[in-house]
Amino acid sequence: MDREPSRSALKRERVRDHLLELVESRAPGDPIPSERTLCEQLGVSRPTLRSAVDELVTTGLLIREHGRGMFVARAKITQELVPDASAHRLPRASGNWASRVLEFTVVQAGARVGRKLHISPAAEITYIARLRLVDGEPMAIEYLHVPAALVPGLSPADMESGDFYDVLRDRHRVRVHEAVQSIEPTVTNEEEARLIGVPVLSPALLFERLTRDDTGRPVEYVHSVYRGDRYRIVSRLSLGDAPAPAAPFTGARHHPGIPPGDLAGRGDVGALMVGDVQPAE
Amino acid sequence: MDREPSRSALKRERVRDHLLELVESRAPGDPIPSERTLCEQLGVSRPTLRSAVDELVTTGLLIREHGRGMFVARAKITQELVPDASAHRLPRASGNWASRVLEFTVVQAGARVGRKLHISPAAEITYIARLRLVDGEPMAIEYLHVPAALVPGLSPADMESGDFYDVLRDRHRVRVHEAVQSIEPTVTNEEEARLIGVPVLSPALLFERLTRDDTGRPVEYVHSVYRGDRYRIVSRLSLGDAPAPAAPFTGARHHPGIPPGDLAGRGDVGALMVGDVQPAE
DNA sequence: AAGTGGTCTAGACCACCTG
DNA sequence: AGGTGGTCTAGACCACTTC
Repeated sequence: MDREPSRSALKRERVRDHLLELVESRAPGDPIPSERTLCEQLGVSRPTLRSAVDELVTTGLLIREHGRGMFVARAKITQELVPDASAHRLPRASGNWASRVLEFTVVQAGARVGRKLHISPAAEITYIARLRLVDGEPMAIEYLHVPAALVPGLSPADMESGDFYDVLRDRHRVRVHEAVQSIEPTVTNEEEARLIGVPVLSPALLFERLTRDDTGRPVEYVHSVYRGDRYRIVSRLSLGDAPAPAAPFTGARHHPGIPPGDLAGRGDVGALMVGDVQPAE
Repeated sequence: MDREPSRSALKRERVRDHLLELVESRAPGDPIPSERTLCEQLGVSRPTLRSAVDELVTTGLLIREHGRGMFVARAKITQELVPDASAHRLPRASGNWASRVLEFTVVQAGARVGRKLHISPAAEITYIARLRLVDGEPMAIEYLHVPAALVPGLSPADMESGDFYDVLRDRHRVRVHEAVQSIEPTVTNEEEARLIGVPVLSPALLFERLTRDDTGRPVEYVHSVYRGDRYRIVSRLSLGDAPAPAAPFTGARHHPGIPPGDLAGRGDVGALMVGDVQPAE
């Protein structure tokens, strides 16, 4: 892969390559030498060594534990990919989900959210921040914005048990109908990292979703951050040469922005599924 | 959002917040003071300041230009999200795609790829690395692995023009039928950053795809990295209360790992579309 | 107490860009 | 030439963990 092997003038790269060898020669969970030991062995200062370690921690290959040491990470994410995600195993169970409400307030929508929800910036919305947990472990943070007029009497407890859309339908006579959702890669900031328990600047998925009811009225604007080391999206695409007849957004099928040979946007999507990443061991 | 305002004992956080104010009080493209100036103003050392700047650069809010200075980035990605991705504008054009082949060799499959493609690790595969460009600008790197026996006479030129699946069908009588694709967040490593022209450790999307022909035989294993500052996935979900009848993977509809209230995996996907991110200006 | 990672400093040298 | 970002050093102090 590498060209110009002599290009590694940067000490940081040299140190990183040495660390990679250390990681590969050890089993997951094994400790590696301490920072100061490695500094001496490699003849670099501690900040330089730490900078190289930072990269491997962000990539998910190394784990730091304060006062204990550094260890080879259990799950390799970007490096080896997740093994054996064969089709028949896709719809697998993956733990029990729960929610913990972090914030629950009624505030003015403001410019950005007002525009999203097609309401006045001065209109009141119910703002809810909640932590999503799987088997007690934080998986994501979700920030919901719902026009307050739609959900009178909504309580934090409503957001911790059961399905929010069921609450909308049964208690508030709002029937969700469709949603447009975007997904982008991002990295965690300090707050997100603290809440979902990963290092700062870890890879994560940023979801943004606008949900409408059966009259086309926006009822929910959600913005959520999912940790990247435990979460991924799996989709199955049908590629028959005879194109399936029109479905919503079939225009995407010949989307000019879709590169030839790349399935994204080319085939019809049978299902979009989001689930746990099985550990790589 | 922040609790415990006095918790900011870390100089890095204080500096970052100051930088955020600088960014917000300026227009995209505007310069901000130099590193040394900011050090003096804030009373911190340069490594400390640079560490804070690193975070905003990775987040996509600041841009560094060697020898020139630091500037407010044009597109805010994770911070403000992308405005106005309203439904009717989704299937929009987004430039002309092209490919540049970086590597084209026949090698042994090896353990991992052999397992993916269900062939012997000693079997030969055609390995192709290519850069995908939009309007001449690098957008992604794609690593393809195809059993060499399937594509005799395939040339690099075949991979730079037209649709690979068309080549497979017309020249090699291989008809792709379905694919399973996974998407994960990641960050760029040195090589990826250099090739697609973004800083190291920038957010990116990692695609992995296994494509099968109409006999169920694996014909293509692809692993690609898309830059996160120009690429995102948009999907439209139908949420009718009367569930649509069985589609492939409808099992995902009641996937136990899907959090209540979260659309991911709950609704049926009308289309999965991947396209350019429109600039945020 | 001793070792670990977490943070920060003051200063140095280099490469790049603009006058 | 002078300013900019890019890299690196040697050392310090703190917080945490283990013995």
